[in-house]
Amino acid sequence: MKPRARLIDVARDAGVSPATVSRAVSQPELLSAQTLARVKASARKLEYLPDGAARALASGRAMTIAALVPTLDSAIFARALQAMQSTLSAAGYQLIVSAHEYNRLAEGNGIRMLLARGIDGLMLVGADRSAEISATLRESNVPVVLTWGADGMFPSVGVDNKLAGLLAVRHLVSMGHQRIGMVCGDIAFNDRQRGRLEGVAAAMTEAGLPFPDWLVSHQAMTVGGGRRGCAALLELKEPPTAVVGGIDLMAIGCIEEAKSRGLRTPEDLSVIGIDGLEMSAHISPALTTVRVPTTQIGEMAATILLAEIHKKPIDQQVILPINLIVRASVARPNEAS
Amino acid sequence: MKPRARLIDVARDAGVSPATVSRAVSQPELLSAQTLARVKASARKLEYLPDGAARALASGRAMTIAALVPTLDSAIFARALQAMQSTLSAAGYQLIVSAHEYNRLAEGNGIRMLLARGIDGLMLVGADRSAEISATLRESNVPVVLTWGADGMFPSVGVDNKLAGLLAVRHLVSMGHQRIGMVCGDIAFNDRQRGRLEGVAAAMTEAGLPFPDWLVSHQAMTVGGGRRGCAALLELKEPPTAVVGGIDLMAIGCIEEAKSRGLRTPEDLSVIGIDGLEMSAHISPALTTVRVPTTQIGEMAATILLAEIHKKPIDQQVILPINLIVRASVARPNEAS
DNA sequence: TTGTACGCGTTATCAC
DNA sequence: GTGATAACGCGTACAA
Repeated sequence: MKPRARLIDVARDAGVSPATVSRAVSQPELLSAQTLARVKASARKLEYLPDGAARALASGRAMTIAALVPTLDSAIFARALQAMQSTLSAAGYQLIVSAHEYNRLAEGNGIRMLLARGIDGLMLVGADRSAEISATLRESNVPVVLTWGADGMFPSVGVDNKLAGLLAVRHLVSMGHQRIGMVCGDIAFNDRQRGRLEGVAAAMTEAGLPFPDWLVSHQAMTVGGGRRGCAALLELKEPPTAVVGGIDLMAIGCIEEAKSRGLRTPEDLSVIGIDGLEMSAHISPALTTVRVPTTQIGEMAATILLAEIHKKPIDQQVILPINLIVRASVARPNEAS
Repeated sequence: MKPRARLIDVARDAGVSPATVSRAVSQPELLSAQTLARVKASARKLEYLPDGAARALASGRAMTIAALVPTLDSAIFARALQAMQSTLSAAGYQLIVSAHEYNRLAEGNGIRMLLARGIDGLMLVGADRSAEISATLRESNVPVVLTWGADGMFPSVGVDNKLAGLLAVRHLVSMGHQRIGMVCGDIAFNDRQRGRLEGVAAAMTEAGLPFPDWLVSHQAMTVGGGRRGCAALLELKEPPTAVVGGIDLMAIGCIEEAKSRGLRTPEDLSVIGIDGLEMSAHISPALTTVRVPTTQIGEMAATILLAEIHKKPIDQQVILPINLIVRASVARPNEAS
């Protein structure tokens, strides 16, 4: 219950001024080895810990960066956040996380809360938000980085989601598929899924193949959602011979659903995902997928934010490469369509 | 670039004192409807946002809670954190996350950093830390909650990990298995895995079955680790007929490894996990597992912390129930052992 | 190299 | 119900 030692207590104990103690913490190189040692000794003796709030108030830097993602309960965001956290931590920054559950309004509120709180940087997912929020963001002068998508305004690091869909379908087409379905997440407030869907549609057009609405099933972005979506597609009069999962998790769900219906993958139904989760390589059949460098996105997001904070030059729009990983879940269709 | 409006600016604009504006934000019920309206109007007009650092300094409350977990890149912790975040957010608190990568020293440093930063509460995983850190924690007077494990000192919410291992093996034994192996995570700084391993050993003893060291393979806590561990066990002269995964992810790896070796699960090798991931129900064969209420742990952790902060009475040691979920990955062994 | 003195934006304690 | 004012603990020009 004894009150924490403050900077001034250390100063008294060491027989120096408060300013000197402050320097010992923030700019030790400015002090003589002697005094530095004396101050450090006192600090240790008194178990001195600088007060974060006071530092933030006096310096204007909270040493805190926030990430506002759709949900933490996702292998993708969790991995990116892990990478961010680790990069930030090395630079002495803390990471505040918040989730909006794919709700646009909740994201807006979250942003306002974080801004009020006082943060030195903000990571957001996608670029799908109102002009009003974007304006608020810009006026706040808080460094921002967009991930997985871009809007041309804020610095960003992501991938070409449309290309991802394109690559997936091109692969299926090259294997001879003509009736291709997609199990996709909700696209209302998710420009990543929207982009991937667009890419799928574009690739179908490119191949001169039809791609009617009913070949797309929108579902929750989980294994369960994938199963339901796949079920819906398989119950069509003319079910697809191949299906694209909007994310690997949904693709895995498709494989499971097919299996539960006595269909083999890839013989009876080819499945391809987009993400490249670790586990996708280990399920059976191993999932063919378009790999998105999730960890790198997280690292880069942190790096960009740090650079913005330090007014260093940065690449405004980083587009990371994605690549098709051919494994075992796609084969030629076994019947003419 | 215009500087943010401060409390005093609003006060001037509304023709009231700073104190009144402060009240309008924190205790609106103390103001007359009139002035409250006037102040709110000015605040909106000037786009006033209270400064978090200043509030924290003046009030002593940072409205921030920290969670220090082994890694964010884990379905388990990610889910618990999501639940925490959501509960805290509803109470107006922000969540800072940090990871120590299963490194005891890193955890100690992390704790110190967070304490210095100024937090109103701290969530930790397990109870496996030095007396020194525990003392620091206690002296700091910051509310703490331990998750997944308990140490009798701090409030905690978790499960009986030993019981989890016990339940898993009892099930295997009841199905007739006698040579049972385990693929387990590193136990050096992980009392959850240690507890589960103990439970497994205890159940074997209870059944009068041998459980030599070489029936346990310690591996990374991933699908890949599960595969490697399973491979090691299967290459034994007398391989087990059933294997327990320290976490579901590793159990899934075991199934995959068996499959890749032409062994069927559960006919040739039974596999059981501990965790109860969503995806475990969807893989094939569906994984029999001991379910741990991850989301509930996160919610409870937040609730307990909030109660501690508000000096409300709490349950010191909450042990959540776990239960065996029988699915398709365990069967009777097909050969006498 | 070190000390002085003020400011950071709010909350909280008294008065009125 | 509202106002004045002293903290809160530290950073940082500026001076020495």
